[in-house]
Amino acid sequence: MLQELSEQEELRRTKLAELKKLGIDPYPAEEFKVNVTAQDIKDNYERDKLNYKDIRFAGRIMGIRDMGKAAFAVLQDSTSRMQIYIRRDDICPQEDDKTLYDVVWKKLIDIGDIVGIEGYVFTTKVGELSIHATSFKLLSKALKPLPIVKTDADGNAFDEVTDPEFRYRQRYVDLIINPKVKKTFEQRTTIINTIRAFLNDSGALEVDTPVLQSIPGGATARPFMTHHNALDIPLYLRIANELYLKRLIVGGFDWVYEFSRNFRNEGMDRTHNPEFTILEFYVAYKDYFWMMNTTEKLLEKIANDLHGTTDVVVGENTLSFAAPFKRISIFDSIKEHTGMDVSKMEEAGLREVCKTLHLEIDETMGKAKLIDTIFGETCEGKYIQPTFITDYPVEMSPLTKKHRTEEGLVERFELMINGKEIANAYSELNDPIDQRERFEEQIKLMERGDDEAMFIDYDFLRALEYGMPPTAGIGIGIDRLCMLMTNQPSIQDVLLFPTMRPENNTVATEEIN
RNA sequence: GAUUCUGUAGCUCAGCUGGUAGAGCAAUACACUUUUAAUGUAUGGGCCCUGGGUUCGAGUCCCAGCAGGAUCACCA
Repeated sequence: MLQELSEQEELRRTKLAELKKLGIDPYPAEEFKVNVTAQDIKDNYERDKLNYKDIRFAGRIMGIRDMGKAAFAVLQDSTSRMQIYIRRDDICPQEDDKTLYDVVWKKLIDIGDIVGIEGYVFTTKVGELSIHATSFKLLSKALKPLPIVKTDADGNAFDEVTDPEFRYRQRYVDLIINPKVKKTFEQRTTIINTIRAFLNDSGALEVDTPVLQSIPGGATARPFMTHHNALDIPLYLRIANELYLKRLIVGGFDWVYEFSRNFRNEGMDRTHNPEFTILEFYVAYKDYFWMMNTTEKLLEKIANDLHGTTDVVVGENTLSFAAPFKRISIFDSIKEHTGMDVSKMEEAGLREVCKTLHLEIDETMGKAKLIDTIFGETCEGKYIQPTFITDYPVEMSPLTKKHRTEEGLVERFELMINGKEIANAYSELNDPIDQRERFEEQIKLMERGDDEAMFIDYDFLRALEYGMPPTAGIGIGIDRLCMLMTNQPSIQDVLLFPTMRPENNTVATEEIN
């Protein structure tokens, strides 16, 4: 990567050389023992001042206010920011040599550098909690200038870096300069930890299943394809892990779960990234009613653990995650929003309805897809508060058990929140003969031109033939859940490194040649 | 994939109906030993995304490309 250096970058390299000339290692190897964090000081100093008389603190310099023979600087560690006060006569007690302050601190240290200090905590005249530094040590020299975002007393940010390309490509900088971004990702981890604790406390077993699959099953999507050289076979990155988790239920685990990184070779937008995370869990001897109850409890707990309340503000709306959530069947929902009862209709009737509603349809669409289109266009966006949509037509759910009383339906629900699908769950189909027929239906759909139909996994059928207990299963979109819980409008803001087209100047063509 | 908007200093942005670049922050120099968007004075810093075209002359107009955003389509 060959690139012209800017004026400021040239200058910092010069400073680096001068530091070395003074015998200062700009990248020292030895441990710098830290005994306090910024947040610790803020939380506990007033209560227990004696503990902050002899502290060692390290962080990145985010700002310097030079006052001549003394200076204030703002240091940022992993927890927060803390002002430090540094005086020439403390740093350089001997009368004849003020190099360390006048040259090293004032000339050779920049915003963005990482330093460690020793000192004591005090409060300034104007009341700001600070560390009075008695010594400092350079721990890492920054060669690129950091874009500085200044914030006033009211929290207004000035010159905030908002360019999405800059923020996503150089997330490390985004995290340094935008504290809110860091908070979002801490919240994401809190959400995942809450889910994991909830499941583990319930006796669930976390498992790992293959990411590389020879049959990309369990969902309908275009997979990423790769090739295994030693076996000389094509392999696919998984689009779902459902069929593997069900094999484990056959194997005798009663409750398994996995945070599954899935890969789908499809479009990207505000709610889609080529790789994304779905939590799936499967529980033996349960049905989809039990799963609705459990899902409500889980989401209520996530909101509470994260915000201390079940009310979560998302954009213009305040969502209530207090259980129970509203439940309505897909046919009742369509009736409610269009006034039409499509529950008894055949394909021709559904096509008429679509025409009346001015919905775009084509010849390859079967009964299920038509119903899905009607629901998607007229109902889905209306469900702002968490709502379970239940009892889907059998044709659009090839892995779901037939409804216990309703002909032509399956025991399935989707959880809609803020107009988007967040979770999808079934009473799992465990009848191996029925499952085989459903797969064969999918083949027919494929032949009709539906490029989204499922592949058949014969080993999965074999597993079912050994007997799978009645099971309830669910998939919850973790990225979308995080978007809701952290009030982020784009999936890229809840993924640390969202997929992007590579920058051409960072591709190592020199190495390839 | 389609439509549309954006791309100017390290960062945030100005730049009119075409006349060879501006501000704030950051940087450099000097002053200042409790400041806080520190302050004051001075200074430096630009393949104006890339390549074509129109024109005496293009940051500005036209075409193509690259990158990103938004909307739509597909999908979770």
